[in-house]
Amino acid sequence: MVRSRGRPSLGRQRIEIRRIDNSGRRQVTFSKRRNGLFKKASELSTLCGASVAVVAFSSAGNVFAFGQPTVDAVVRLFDPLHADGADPAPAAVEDGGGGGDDVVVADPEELDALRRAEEQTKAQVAAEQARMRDVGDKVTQAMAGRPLWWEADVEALGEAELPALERLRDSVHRHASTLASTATPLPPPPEQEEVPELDVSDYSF
Amino acid sequence: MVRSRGRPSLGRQRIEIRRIDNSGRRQVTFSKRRNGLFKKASELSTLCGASVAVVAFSSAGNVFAFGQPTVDAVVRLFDPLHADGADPAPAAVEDGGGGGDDVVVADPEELDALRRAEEQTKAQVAAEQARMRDVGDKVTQAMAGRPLWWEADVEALGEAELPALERLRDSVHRHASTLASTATPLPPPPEQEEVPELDVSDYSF
DNA sequence: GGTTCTATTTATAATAA
DNA sequence: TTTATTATAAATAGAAC
Repeated sequence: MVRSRGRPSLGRQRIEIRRIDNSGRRQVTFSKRRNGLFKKASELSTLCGASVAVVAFSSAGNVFAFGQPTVDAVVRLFDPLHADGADPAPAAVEDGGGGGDDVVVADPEELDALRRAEEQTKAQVAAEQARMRDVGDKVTQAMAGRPLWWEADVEALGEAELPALERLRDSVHRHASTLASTATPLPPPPEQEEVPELDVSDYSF
Repeated sequence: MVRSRGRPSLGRQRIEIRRIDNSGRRQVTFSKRRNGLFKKASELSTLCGASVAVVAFSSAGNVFAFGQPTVDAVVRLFDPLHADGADPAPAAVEDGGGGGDDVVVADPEELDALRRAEEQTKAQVAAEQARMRDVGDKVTQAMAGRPLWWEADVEALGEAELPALERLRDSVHRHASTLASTATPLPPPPEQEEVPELDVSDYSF
């Protein structure tokens, strides 16, 4: 009748890295790979103590993002010029080609590699500019905000709090994982439930 | 007398997703996983016709990035408010000036998607800001009736707090580990000289 | 938009250059 | 800091909800 015997699935099949024509399949793939990408970004951040930001627009126009510590923070460090009132000093990068001739590269995989290589180069340049400018100063100003409880100085705590810390750690770990895998499609209009008379005015985000 | 017989390698080993202490290993891992992350981003972009941007700062202060069509274009769509007044062609394919050698050849369909997404994004950004203000409320509620900050109801927090939660998680994890192994005097000073650079993790919302 | 279930394809941890 | 090897741990294409 059905497949009481045969393999329940052919398993993962190899695919070519080129636009998926089938709309449905493309959507499913985007969903799966987007999660995978965010997970990888999160792991890179945790494992190597790196700051990472990822922003992805689906062809349908939805936006998803991941940031450690936040997309904004990383992006501003990457390109402080876009931060308010900075002078727009164009990068003095040399254009390797004749500036107009289209490139006809062989295989797409190589093209991707080129794209990645190029971005890395541009990143280095941006970093250089950022360094030449006093980024540290801007960061200092940017973080002039109020300290939040979760930013507490954990290092200052002692052994007595260890049990609680471990519980919190596990709790946070589980929750963070959940949130991470759930991705962050920019929220549809958040339905604001009324909050008691709590003075939130002290939290300026 | 070496290992003419034994397996030449134990093969990939499973690891915990937490900061890698060994400086050398951490660096190697960063290098490998960064490439993996960019490759994944590139594939997602190609396979699903999505616009993706990834920016990563190593703990050593180096910057790396990948963008399709460019980090700039994606970032601006994500947060148009940071882009100063004018709105140059969203996914401009070329920057003959000193912008660098762009090999990007965006297809019209994608450009169209980007334009459509922009409008949608503008509206979402407003919602996003509102949500950020809401973070303060959530935290306050999560702490309701809790004498100690670390007893806060983590489960009640949402995606907006994810970045901070992850930082806290890592911080707690490291500290808890330290306390747990403080049975012995003091381990020899770790040979890892951290970056004297600015600490991005101190960023606040 | 998401999720679950296999069978495979990939990504990589360890190591050594 | 990037790359090559090798043996495994992970990610994920397909199909069906």
